[in-house]
Amino acid sequence: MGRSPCCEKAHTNKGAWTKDEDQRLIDYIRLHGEGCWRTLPKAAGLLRCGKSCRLRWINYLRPDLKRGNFTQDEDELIIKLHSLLGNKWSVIAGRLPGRTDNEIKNYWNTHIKRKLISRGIDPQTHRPLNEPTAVTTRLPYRNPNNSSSSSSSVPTAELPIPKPATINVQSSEVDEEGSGTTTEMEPPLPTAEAHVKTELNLELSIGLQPFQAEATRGSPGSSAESRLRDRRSFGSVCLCWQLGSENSGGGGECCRNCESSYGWVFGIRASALGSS
DNA sequence: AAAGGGCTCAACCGCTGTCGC
DNA sequence: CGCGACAGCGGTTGAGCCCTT
Repeated sequence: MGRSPCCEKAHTNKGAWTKDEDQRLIDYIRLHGEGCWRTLPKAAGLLRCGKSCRLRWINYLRPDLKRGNFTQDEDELIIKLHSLLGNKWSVIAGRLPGRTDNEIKNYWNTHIKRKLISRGIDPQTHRPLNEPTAVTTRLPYRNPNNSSSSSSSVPTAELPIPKPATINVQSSEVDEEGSGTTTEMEPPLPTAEAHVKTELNLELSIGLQPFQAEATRGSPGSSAESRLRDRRSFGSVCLCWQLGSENSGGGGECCRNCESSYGWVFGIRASALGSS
């Protein structure tokens, strides 16, 4: 099953990288930039598969990597993000500058899992270990275009309703990355730099909703990176965050995805717990 | 000092989604 | 529309390090 190997295995090195290989890769990327990983090994004079080069660069050689021990803040942030996103290591890594998905994944498996278990928390569900297994419940579908949810013809998802996750975010500071073209779609997840100011009760309301699957496809000038961003934000799952105070009924705005009419998205509602 | 068991983390593997032809 | 190429993701593996006996 699966795809054929991405490169000629017989003529590629495997295992640990040598200093010489590292230097060749660094030199090449400094000169030509990232991308085109398939042809890179040959062009850089490396007997490695492109995937291996990409991984080595992303996880180890990139100049902006932080490395070193995780701080207590990073620990807590990873736990919170995992409770919201699950094993979406690349998304979690995107919120921790200088950390890679692989690093976070390893750290989760070796440290945080144990830490949570010692606290009596199930690392997968983020619920108390002695709590009975999650009950499967039908979630109501909230159609923004149709206030009568019961009359919706859209099927509801059968998903376990997670206990509302509590997350600390700084409401006044927005992630710099969110200022680009994806501002509207990127959920305002907390960053490592964000200071704790507001305790939010994230009420996850997950419902199947339509979305425009072809929204960004083939848009002129879309780079591979922007396509990836598009995929994350416009893809099969839309994390539509509605942040507001409990007093105001958490009445935020729906994102464009939730208002469009093809495909399915998930919406996440969040309300503040009366910050002071 | 040596053995061996546990732990860590870099690297690999299999798979998916998207794009271009 | 189908297919192959490609980038990227998450799960798994295993070499090497560390700690305990």
